[in-house]
Amino acid sequence: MIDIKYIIDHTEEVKENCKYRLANVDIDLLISKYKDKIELQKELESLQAIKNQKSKTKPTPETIEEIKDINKKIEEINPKLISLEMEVKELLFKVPNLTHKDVIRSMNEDDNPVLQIVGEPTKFDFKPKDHVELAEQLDLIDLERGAKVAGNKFYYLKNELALMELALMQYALDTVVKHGFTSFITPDLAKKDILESLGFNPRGESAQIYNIENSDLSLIGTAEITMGGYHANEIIDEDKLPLRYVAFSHCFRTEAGAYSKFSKGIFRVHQFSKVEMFAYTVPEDGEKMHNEFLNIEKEIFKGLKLPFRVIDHCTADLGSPSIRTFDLEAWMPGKPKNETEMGNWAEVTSTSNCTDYQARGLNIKVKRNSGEKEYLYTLNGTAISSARALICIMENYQTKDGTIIIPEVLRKYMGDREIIKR
RNA sequence: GGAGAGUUGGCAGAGUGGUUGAAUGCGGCGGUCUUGAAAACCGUUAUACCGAAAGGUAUCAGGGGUUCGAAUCCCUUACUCUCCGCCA
Repeated sequence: MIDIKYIIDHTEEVKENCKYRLANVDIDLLISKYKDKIELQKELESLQAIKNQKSKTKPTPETIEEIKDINKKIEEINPKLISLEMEVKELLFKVPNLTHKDVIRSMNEDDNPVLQIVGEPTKFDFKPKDHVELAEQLDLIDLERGAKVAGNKFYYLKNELALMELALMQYALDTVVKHGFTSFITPDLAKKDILESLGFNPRGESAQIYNIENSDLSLIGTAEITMGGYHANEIIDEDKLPLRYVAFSHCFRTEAGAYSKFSKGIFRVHQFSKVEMFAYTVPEDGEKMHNEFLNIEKEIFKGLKLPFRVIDHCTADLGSPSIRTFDLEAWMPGKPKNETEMGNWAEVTSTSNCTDYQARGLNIKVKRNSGEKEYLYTLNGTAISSARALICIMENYQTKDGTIIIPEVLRKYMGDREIIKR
């Protein structure tokens, strides 16, 4: 969340920002509710002050009656205050983070600028297949039985593809750890209030999150949740920052909606594996870390020798906690570009600078060497995400005779296999 | 899953109904002493919110209750520990 005081002092700026980020929040209502809350709180506190004063020592029967009267008033005010607090919190959670100055202000999600293209779309001297067809011929994915056992959009990986998923995870983990990150395997579930503090709304209308019945737990959609929650309610010495973490987890997303030809096979699924980078920094180092994340993501995809481009989310396409988000979009020869043409760029990684938005919710501060405390910055970025990376490899590395070459960097994790064939 | 014990300030650890936001020790910070350091001694040392300030309110794991008054009594949830059971 952002600072309510900032909203009060910069109301117009915040409203403008909400508009470009397509966030539908009534800022005026938020401010007036907040002011009501403060007034009520003052009223309550002054009653409590009187009460505390009167009951400091053994009271006379008359004072006991007076205190009982005060208690009645307190009991009238209290529920009102609680409901106001909840309304304020609810509205505040809806206010997106501010926006980085270099981000394109646009209300159209398709206005994401392309910053860089690395490599070029793979060319074939035959008609390339999509990953669904390749998987079928090579017996690598079982979608039907995934659906039978767990439902639509679940899948079994088989044979070399099962090995390749783990190889990708290890490759990404190894690469990131070389940059001095601490490695983690995190819980795949997290408590509701952790999700909320990070800007995810587990029970909201557009929630992409599985909730566990009869508990306050949800399946995580990303290890960003567990790594952000890791230091919740902590104060971290300035000297210990930045903290660079890299975490393996499974990710679960409800992904409501039907398949289309644009999201075939395992492109959009309910469960996948991911290696995620997460950092805590002092505010002045946030942007530097964001670039570091982006560079590592590029390094990983360059290592896999996959063509990709870098895009910069415009305001309309920015997630609520982020001030700026870069995506890597890799080339997928089997992904339709439009009704007739094949081959398209598709999102494979995403890295965001969330400034103090998540830290405020999670109550994580940095203690400066001067003794001052302030909210620190959090950043996250995908190192590798299983399903999409697998699609990319299958489709880009396919050969004329229907086999798939295994990327060199993965071979050592796959028993030195070089090719997938039947 | 069963039985029991616990959760207090940065840490350790007192405190079982009334100036206790909380003794004491350690640690931290400032000072005295010293050429410097150590030791010793003196002082200081939680957080959030409201307020211009004085000050006020809340917080002794979370929530609820009893009471004029709760760190202290009751209920409940979470977590930790011990023993038993089960298990990869």
